[in-house]
Order: sequence, then structure tokens, then C-alpha cells
Amino acid sequence: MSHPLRIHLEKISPFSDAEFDYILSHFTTKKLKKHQFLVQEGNAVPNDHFVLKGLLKATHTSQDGKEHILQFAMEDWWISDYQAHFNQAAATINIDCLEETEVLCLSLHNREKLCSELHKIEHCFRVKTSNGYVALQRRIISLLDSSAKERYEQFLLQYPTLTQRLPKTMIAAYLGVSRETLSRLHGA
Amino acid sequence: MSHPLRIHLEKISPFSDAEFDYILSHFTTKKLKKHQFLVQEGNAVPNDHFVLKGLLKATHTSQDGKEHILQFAMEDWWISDYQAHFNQAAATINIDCLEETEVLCLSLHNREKLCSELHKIEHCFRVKTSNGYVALQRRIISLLDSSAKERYEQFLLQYPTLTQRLPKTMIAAYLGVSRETLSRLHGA
DNA sequence: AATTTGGTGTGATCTATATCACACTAGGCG
DNA sequence: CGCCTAGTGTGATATAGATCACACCAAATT
Repeated sequence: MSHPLRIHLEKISPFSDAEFDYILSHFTTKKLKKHQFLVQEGNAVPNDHFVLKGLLKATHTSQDGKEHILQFAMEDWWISDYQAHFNQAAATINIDCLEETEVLCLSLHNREKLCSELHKIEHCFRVKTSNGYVALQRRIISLLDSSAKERYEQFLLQYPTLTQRLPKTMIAAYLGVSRETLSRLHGA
Repeated sequence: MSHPLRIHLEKISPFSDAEFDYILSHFTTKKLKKHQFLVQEGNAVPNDHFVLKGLLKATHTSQDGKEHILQFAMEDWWISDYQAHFNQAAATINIDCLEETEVLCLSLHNREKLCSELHKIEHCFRVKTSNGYVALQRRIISLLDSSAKERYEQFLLQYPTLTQRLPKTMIAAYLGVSRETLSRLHGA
């Protein structure tokens, strides 16, 4: 059975055993308990993170103190504060664990090193990022032209697995709806 | 004086004259008048587009027939229906010109060809896309936790040039606010 | 067993924003 | 010239969704 990261990368391009071992040697492992922070507002964000096991949320806190969820991540997803990470700036979001979690960490330096040494992995990252870009555009469209109810229904369809593992309160915070409103849109 | 595309790409990595000519040979030029469509809902989207001159908007129409603006693009920006383009599916958005416009077109095939032949350009595209990803995340945060007024102010700060060239009605459609509301948030 | 913590539902109200309706202006074009 | 079209402002009203307040439950924690 292959390594989860290998399966993940090989959806885009194949690697030899030696290549994959080399790639993997640029990652470090981190284990976190429920409620622990992976990224904390104000700190540096040295790494991008590939989730091996667990579930996390990335949240942004508005001036009036309300938490909105930018992103979830479970097995096989990547998560970080990318703005801070790529610009080597202080984090403006928090990322914490909703379950016991294990991630692989890739530093900015190691990513650039791998990308310059191995064309194929830069290709992987480009394709991944393009797909991510498209997904974000879809989310923006959904925020712009769908009602709370429509967004909730889209979420349930798009992320059935995630739905099982998340309290509704958090889905609400992801959709930009109050938990009370979400709770009320059963039949309507 | 360098070609605008060259200047654009060399913000990320330098190219020799021969390399750049080779890159450029993979693009075609297209000129459009005001109100002409670059991408039309339901059609294929063979190309990504780099704007040499002019101004365009990408719009999505919701079920109830309202137009929301996903993206603007002026000189030096890229624009397409990326979901449709990358998946070779039918467009779900319209892209049309707000001014007389000239774009460079890059087909999916030519992009992949260039990327596989020239590691440096794949690097450029990866970095560009990462930056785009971060920008979209910022926009999502702004949609999730800012009021209409705050979003408008952020827009004015972030895109002063664009603001000059756009009617407020369109800025409203980009921000997800009705034009009447936008018109009312002067002092408040 | 008792208490805290996290999640949920639901009524009563409030408010930001949408909607509808109309008037005004400036510029392009027959 | 006079007629469209596009863009804008603003009043009156409607409404989706936020907020506040409370009750309830289940699973941890002590």
C-alpha cells in the first residue's frame, strides 16, 4: 500500500520510488491533539501542511470578534495560511484541530528546492493550485448569488463526508450564516 | 521596450530573447470591440487570455437572472472561465468587453506544451496561480466578514485604477451589493 | 452523581440590505 | 436637433437573515 502523499501526487504525475523517497525527505511530521493550533494569528507560518489524519479548520476573526471559517481540511487536503506563508508574513488566521490530527509539513524553502530540482513536482503543484483556484471561484460565485439555504444545500452535496464530521455551527461559520438561521432552514 | 507579456513573466523569472520568442509563438492575438464577448455561456473555452489593452468583466448569472461579477481584467491581467477551460467543459460564465480590447490567447494544449518543454514557464504559472489563490481567499474572507461599506472601501483602496474605469453599478455587482445600496453608503 | 462543555432548536425582535419606483443627467448617435 | 442608452441618486417599503434569549440534551470531566 502506497503512502497517502504518493497516491495524492500520482493523481497528477507518476514518480519512481527513489523520487518519492526524495520528495518525502523534505517533509516533517507533526501530531496534534484536538483543540491544538497548527497556525496561530500573529506568528510566522513556515510550512504548508498535508493532512494524513484528522480534521482542521482555518478561521478568520473579524473586527467585531466573530469567527468565520475560510477552509476545512481532512485527510488528503492541504491547509495553511497561504498569504502569510508565501509572503513570509505574520499569520492573520488561526488553524486548529477539530480531531486528533497528523500532518506532513513542507517549508517554503523545501518546496522551492523540490520544485527547482524536480520539474514533475512543480507540475503537480501547479495543477493542484489551479484546481484550488477554480474551487475558490466557485465558492465566490456561490457567496455572490445564492441564498443561505442554497449555499447549505450545495455544501451538503459537495462535501458529504465533511458534513458527517462537522457540527452545524461550523458549517454555518463556513457559509457565512448565523447558526440560528442555518438551524431554521429545514423545510423552507 | 519589452513586450508586456515578457515584462509580466519576468517579474518571476528571466527569459532569453529566443525563449521569449518561442513562448510568444504559442499565443494568438484577438481584438474585440466594446460589448463583444470573449467567452460566452454554453460554449467551449479553448483559451486563457492575457490582456494587452482594454477592460473586461466575467459575469455569472444566477437562477433569478441577476448578474454578478466574478472578475475584472485590464492590462496585464489574465482572464478566462477557468473551470470550463481546465476541464474542457462548456462555459458557465460570460466574459465581455467594457472597452475596446486586445488579448493574447493561450490554448490549453499550448500551455501544457510550453510547461513541459520549459520548466521556467511552468514555474511562472505556478507562482502566478498561487498568488491568485491567495487573492481569492482574501476576497472570500471579505465577503464573509465585512459589511457592504467595508467591502466597498477595501475595493477602492485595492483597485484605485480599476475604480476610475468602472461604473459603480459594476463595482456593486462585483461586491455582491445592490447598486442602490452602494450609492447610499457615502458618509455612513 | 453532579457539573461543565459543546451542540442544537426555536420564539421574539431588530437591522442591513434588497426591491420597487421615480427623477435627473450626460453622452452617443440617428 | 432630439432621442436613446447608461449611469446615478434617493425615497418608501419589504425581507432575509442577524441577534438576543431561553430551553434542552448528550457526552465529557470532576
